[in-house]
Amino acid sequence: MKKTIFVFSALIIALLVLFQLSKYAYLSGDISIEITIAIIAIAFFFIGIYINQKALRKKENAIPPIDLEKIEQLGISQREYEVLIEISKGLSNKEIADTLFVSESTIKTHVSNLLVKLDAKRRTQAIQKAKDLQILSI
Amino acid sequence: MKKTIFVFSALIIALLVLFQLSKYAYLSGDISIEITIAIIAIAFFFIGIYINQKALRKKENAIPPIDLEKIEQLGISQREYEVLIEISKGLSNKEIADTLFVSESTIKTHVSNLLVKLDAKRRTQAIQKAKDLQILSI
DNA sequence: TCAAGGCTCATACTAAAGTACCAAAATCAG
DNA sequence: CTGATTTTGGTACTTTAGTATGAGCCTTGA
Repeated sequence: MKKTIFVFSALIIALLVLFQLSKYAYLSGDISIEITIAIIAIAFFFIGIYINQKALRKKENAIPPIDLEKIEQLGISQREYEVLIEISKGLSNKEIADTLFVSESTIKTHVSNLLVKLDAKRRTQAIQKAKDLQILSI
Repeated sequence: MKKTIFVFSALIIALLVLFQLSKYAYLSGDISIEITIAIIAIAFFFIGIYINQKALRKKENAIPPIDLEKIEQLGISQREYEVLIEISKGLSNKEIADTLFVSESTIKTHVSNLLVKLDAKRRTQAIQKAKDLQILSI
């Protein structure tokens, strides 16, 4: 919101400056009014593009909105979520156990709980559901 | 490319129209030059935003570029690719067999071949690799 | 302090997944 | 037509995955 105010202030100032410049240029007879107007038009055309570009860039950066609330709603714990991430990377239970420094039994327990909470029959289905629920970055 | 030419033609015409209008308005003394310039500036500001908006909309629509060439390069056959898609949906071999109307043995063969071609040890890893290779819509 | 939930681990199974090898149709390009 | 793939399917095994159950340890809120 602050930036919006700033941008509009800058625009107004630019406009005022242009007024003075154009008036001076026109009155002094250096350039014709057509050229003055053309320059202003082109300038503001590109200013519009620039502003829009910046605004859209923010939206694009907001691509991965992981739904933390949904994770809570499903009752998925911190550790279970870590396991879920490793599953989505394509790791086996043994490999996950090694990366998280626990036994394979532990991972099996977590996976089993995850499948119940995500209402999935297999880990592949869990991946799909998790992505649909936006608790995994696509 | 055609649209680009059209858009620029329209812009030039708009500019010319504005010239005449502004000249007339100014010379007839109806409105001051400041207001004329301000209107032009604002108009072109929004034109810039509009043009940019349209250009970016096209890019966004180009999100899912499945790399058909890569599928060929990897030697993945039509049927194998169908199986890959079903795998990514989270289906079991038996379920895939049912949806494709073949036996589970056939699916196992396809999966085994896929794992070799995708250089994966598990189906979950195959999903990941396939998405990285852009042969599956994220 | 005490119950509750989360994390850990184990055992014992059952069920899928995956490998290896083989082989018969079907399809397709030369 | 013929050789090369592709698709299909089977058998026999090994390896992961997943379930069920029980239990000890830790942290935390009431």
